[in-house]
Amino acid sequence: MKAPRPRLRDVAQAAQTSTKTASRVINGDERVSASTRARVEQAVQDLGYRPDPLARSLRLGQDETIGVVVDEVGDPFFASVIGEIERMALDRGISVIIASTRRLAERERIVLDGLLQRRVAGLIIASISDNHAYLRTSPCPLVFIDRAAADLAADAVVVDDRGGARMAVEHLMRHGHRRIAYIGDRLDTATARSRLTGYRDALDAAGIAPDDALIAEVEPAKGDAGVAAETLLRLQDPPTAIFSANTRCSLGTLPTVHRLRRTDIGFVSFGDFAMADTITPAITIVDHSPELIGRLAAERLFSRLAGEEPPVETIFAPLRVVPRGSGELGPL
Amino acid sequence: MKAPRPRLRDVAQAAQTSTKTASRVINGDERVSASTRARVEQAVQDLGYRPDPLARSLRLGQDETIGVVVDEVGDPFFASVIGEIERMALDRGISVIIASTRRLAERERIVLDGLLQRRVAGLIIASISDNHAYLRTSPCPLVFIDRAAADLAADAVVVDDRGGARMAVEHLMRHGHRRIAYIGDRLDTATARSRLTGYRDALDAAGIAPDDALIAEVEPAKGDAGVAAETLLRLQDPPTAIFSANTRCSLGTLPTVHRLRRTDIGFVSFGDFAMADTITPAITIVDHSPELIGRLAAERLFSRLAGEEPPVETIFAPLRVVPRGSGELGPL
DNA sequence: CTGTTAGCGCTTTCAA
DNA sequence: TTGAAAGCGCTAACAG
Repeated sequence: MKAPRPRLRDVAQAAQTSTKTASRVINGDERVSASTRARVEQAVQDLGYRPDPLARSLRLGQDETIGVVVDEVGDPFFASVIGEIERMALDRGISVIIASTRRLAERERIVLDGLLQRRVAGLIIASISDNHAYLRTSPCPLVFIDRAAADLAADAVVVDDRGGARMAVEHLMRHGHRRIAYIGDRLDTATARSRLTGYRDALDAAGIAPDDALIAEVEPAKGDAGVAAETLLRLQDPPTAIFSANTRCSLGTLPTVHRLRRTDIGFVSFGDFAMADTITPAITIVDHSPELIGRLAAERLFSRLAGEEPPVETIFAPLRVVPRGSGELGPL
Repeated sequence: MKAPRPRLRDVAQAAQTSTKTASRVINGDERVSASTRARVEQAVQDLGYRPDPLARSLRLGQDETIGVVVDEVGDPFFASVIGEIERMALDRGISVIIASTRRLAERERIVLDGLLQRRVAGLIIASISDNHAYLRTSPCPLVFIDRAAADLAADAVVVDDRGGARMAVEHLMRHGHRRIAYIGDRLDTATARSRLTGYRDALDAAGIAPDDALIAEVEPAKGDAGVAAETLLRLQDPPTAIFSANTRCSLGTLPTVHRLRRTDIGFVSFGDFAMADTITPAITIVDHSPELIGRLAAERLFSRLAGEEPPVETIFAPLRVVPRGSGELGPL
């Protein structure tokens, strides 16, 4: 009793025309007479015809799907980025396949390979790897986010990591801090390296000698950030302020800061997070706007998918310090 | 100069056999002679052949992809659920397409339709709609999460919303509260209704007459929760405690509670969130474990995809109160 | 403006 | 055990 889904052929038959003409109508080809068009449209209605995206993709050699590859879907920053991309994609009837690298270059490779194999129409990538040779001949447009690809001429939407970190640290210095700790990711990404460089820039400019004891490179996924914070705060000559180079580090560090009742310390986070404005003191951040990054990346990708060919570009999303309290505390 | 990707035919040719035999080898069919198999495998190696998933799906009438439909990807609860599902899927070489309903039944319909059209192998759905008639003849297995489908015999992974809400409110009562406010979603989902019912259950059992002035049904996406909290706290006869029926409501309510300096109030949140343990007082929650829900849902779906046919079941993920401070404050 | 034919890359009869 | 041919549903050529 169950009717099989109608095929284009059925529509054509019902409309007394050929499949190709029916196809034309469905794809909005102008060169069809009004009457034929009407008949086909009627048939589509009557039969409840819906084109099969799989067949279409196979024929076209390309899927109406984009891939988004990030560190981890559960990461609040990437969750927001993805949310925005998905929102924009859905409005265009494009599906989004997501995949996480878990910050493993090897896994990134596998995931991208699979996506390419599927012939996704485009890819938005927060790459953890520094070797993109296999993407050089990518059959689809690529937009990198958060981290530009150093070895590939591809669009990217990033922030000025170095400048932002410097802003953060200078903000703390402006409030009297001179002994400022750095907690950030291991230096296996350019992003992490740039932020550390920005930190050093700020110290340099102020004529402060950097102290390696104040620099913690951690694996935030493992909860190392909290441990690092405790170590820092228990130093003989502890910092009066902490600059946390990303959201995950902030999320790891703050529970420790609070547990040790050291909320008197200066604190600036590169990247916002839920409740940052509600905890006491509220956390001063360098605003990162994941939604904006998602939107810029998606716009760029869609414009390429639409056939536009703007020059390859690295777009810098704006960055600003949002003072909320923790960054304005003076030393002692 | 660019070599087109090798097709099955090329492999067959190189192995001096037919496409069908090559196909058999690739799909692990036993009925191939060892020597032929070896030749084919060699050819696959040499050519770097990778089967085209699109063509495969078209032929098989099914895609090695599952769809996950949630309210909003950026919602921390769903972000974690998705993260876990994606993790499990990737281990099996299955892709995950995600889509948000933004809590719009109409949009849910469109999104599911698109996914079905794509012939996804299975679907995990946090449904906002209460009409699933069009899914009754779904060609693929369905697992509902967070909210079971009342009008459909399908697997579901949920929590005991009613019991959990009751637990939360009773926890507050155990600490002396009798005037307890409820802030939750509009009652357009069974989940919201059950949680409100659980709230009423607890009051009933304690012989407390419910006061409608203490019940706020809000649209958390719109920031209504904060407004509702302010209204509640400014009542003539204000509540001494608030039960927030979900994470989004908590995230909306707490900034207001803090802004009004009413952190003396009792507070329990249905659902955990970042920093809940760090703000002062730390927030007592009913733990919800999104990862577990994601895992259970994915396991169930994959077992059906593997051809197992366990009886349709609604699985209840465990729930427990995690006391952290805010729920243990007494009145006044 | 329209239709026929071929074929995307794969798997599946069914016969050898 | 193997292979030829058909076809999943669609669209691009190209002729009419």
